[in-house]
Amino acid sequence: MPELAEIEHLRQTLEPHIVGARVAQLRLYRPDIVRQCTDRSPAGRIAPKALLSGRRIARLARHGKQLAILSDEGPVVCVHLGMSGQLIYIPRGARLPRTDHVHCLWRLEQKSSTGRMVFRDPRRFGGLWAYESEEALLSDRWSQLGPDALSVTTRQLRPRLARTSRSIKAALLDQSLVAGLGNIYVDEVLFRARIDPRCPADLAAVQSAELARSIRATLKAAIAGGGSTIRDYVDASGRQGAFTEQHAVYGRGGQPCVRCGTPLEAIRIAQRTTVFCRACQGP
DNA sequence: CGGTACGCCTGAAGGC
DNA sequence: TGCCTTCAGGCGTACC
Repeated sequence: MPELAEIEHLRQTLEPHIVGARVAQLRLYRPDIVRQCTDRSPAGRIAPKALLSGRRIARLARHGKQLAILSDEGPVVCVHLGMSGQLIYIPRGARLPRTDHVHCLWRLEQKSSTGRMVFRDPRRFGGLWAYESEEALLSDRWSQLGPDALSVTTRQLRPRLARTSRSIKAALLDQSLVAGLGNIYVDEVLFRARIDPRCPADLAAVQSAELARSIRATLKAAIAGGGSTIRDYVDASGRQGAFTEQHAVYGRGGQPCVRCGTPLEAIRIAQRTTVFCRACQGP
């Protein structure tokens, strides 16, 4: 369940290891983990086998929950971790803790060292996408995403929420409205903003301002805490996130509210377990 | 066309 | 102990 906070923390921990490295060898153990691009025209696509083979890695970019590995020469690999995906850097001589469900491996050469980067994903809800350029990615997959949640403003958020008849919980999970929130952080954000997850997404001005602030603040704190590990998430070095312990509501159904002590309610909204405080997040 | 339901997939956890 | 069922959920797709 890596969401924006986990991907951003991954980006920050992975970048120093791989930027400047050349992809000396690529092993694609499971070719079907390379997914079809939405744009079916051949122009923006490259062969799956060319996943940065021979390229020098220039930088890492992120939008919402998606990560992009960009090369100096232009080609780009977009990575989505889905539910259980991991992108791990293994320095020379080090061992990968688990080698099952490794779908892709990049052998990386630096001036002074070599290493490997692997994509593991037991559940295979994640995937890789190959593009010939950053522009091709931006006009294809990333064009379908709303503004990035880490910097989303009230001005961006309110009109988008006003266009739907769904609950606020369901709307915030929709990546085309705002990109980066999943089930964990939607619940955390709504608790912080004192908004009932069942209420219509068409919020009043004051509430949408508080919501935008809560989204940015919650994600910033989670990134600083190294993200949340529920089961599978680890950063580039294989370390688990420490923010899980700071969750106010997610995974705490039946337990007392940290603010008022009322037992937290666990219900289902839009097919997702939703935990909230009936007292604090009242109408 | 907006909204909802379901399937994909594995592993952990709980019941008997 | 071991087998079976249930649950977790991001997202694409089928369908109303």
